[in-house]
Amino acid sequence: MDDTDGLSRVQRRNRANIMGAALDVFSQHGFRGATLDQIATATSMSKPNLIYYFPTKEAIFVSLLNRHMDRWLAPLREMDPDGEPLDEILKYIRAKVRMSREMPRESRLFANEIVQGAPRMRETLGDDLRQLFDHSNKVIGRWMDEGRLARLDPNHLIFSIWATTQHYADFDAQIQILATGDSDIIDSAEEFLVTVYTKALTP
Amino acid sequence: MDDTDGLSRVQRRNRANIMGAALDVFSQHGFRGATLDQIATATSMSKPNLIYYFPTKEAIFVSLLNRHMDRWLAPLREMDPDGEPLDEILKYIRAKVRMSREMPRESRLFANEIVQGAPRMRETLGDDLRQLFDHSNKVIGRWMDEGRLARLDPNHLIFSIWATTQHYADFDAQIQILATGDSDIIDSAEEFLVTVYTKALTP
DNA sequence: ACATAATTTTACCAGTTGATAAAAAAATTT
DNA sequence: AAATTTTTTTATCAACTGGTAAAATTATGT
Repeated sequence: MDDTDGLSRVQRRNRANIMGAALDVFSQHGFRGATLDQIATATSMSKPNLIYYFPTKEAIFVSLLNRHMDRWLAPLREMDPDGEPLDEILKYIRAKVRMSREMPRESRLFANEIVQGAPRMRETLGDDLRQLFDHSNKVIGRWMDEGRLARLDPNHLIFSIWATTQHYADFDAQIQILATGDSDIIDSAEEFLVTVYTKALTP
Repeated sequence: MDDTDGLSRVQRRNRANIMGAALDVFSQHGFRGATLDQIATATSMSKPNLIYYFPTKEAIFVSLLNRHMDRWLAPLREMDPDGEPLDEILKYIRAKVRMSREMPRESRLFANEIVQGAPRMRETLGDDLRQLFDHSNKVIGRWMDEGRLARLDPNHLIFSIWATTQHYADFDAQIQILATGDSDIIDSAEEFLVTVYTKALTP
């Protein structure tokens, strides 16, 4: 063994390999639709070898969900209560839009799970996310109370930001069919959303 | 036999029964995650009896998708090029928000399919939806050209409306965990979205 | 070099799943 | 009511799937 987790270098490389392939497979087919055989093929490993590194198929899936939850929450965590309100929110929106470009598979993995009722991440949602959501709500509410942002329901504001930004990753199949002309859809989306939310939030 | 489709009354009742149960099952588990046994149990029918009314599991699923596509498109079809632009768009938004309340299972069925790359409805999307989308884009673009709406990218405007309205059905599991206080989340969502889009679109 | 531990492969299994065949039962027609 | 058609059930299957057992292989420490 070698360091931090009590995992050797090989172990960490193999686990990372598996999670990389599993991200591909799970994000494309969902938990039930994905098979260990697909992940095994994608990793050039045998199926039992997968199970040597993760106890079950579900363990791989949950590992991915948990890892993504941290990254997913990061931009909201970085929202500064002492910053300029509109800037902070626009910064958050830009970060989320870029997440759709840079980690679309993770976004779809997450979307797959939530659409089906989040049966494998109820706890995680209830804990980490819930807390940060409540806190962010209060920060935004305060900004509105101070007259530094137009008054809107902070809950729905956050929901709408999630919806509009993740849409470009989660519903990519639809967008690819419809918005054939746009060369960089994510860039124009960012511009669009910044404009809309600036108008909506300027007091 | 009895009428229009060359299907007897019993046939239509049974097919409707199956599709009702299948909507429940497919919207909850996705295509791959759903089983014929679940649908059979839900309909109090035997599995082979299902296959007597639909040739395959996929045929049931595709039937549901196609049926929903019509209902899904209806509100956009009703947008009147000769109406008052902002009213027409707000009317559309209200209709879509209500679809999230009134047919959340259909919305999730659809979401499940698109998130996984829409493998079973590429054609439908490319045909019906594409055409209506292009048309609506032009209508909205014209309104903006005439100075009756603020200038925004019509593509992204439509995407954002889809995203924000369907979010309440598709990500309901998340919303239920987070927005525990709100007694009628759909009502307040409608109010929020009308406010935001009014600000964004008023010239 | 040898012993030990870690990793990988091969062979396999039990449960599930979509679908079929054929017979039984119900409904409809004549 | 007999004949025919439609509907439903029973029995069954082959393919797939997540997971296990145990042997074979490779790496590591001494």
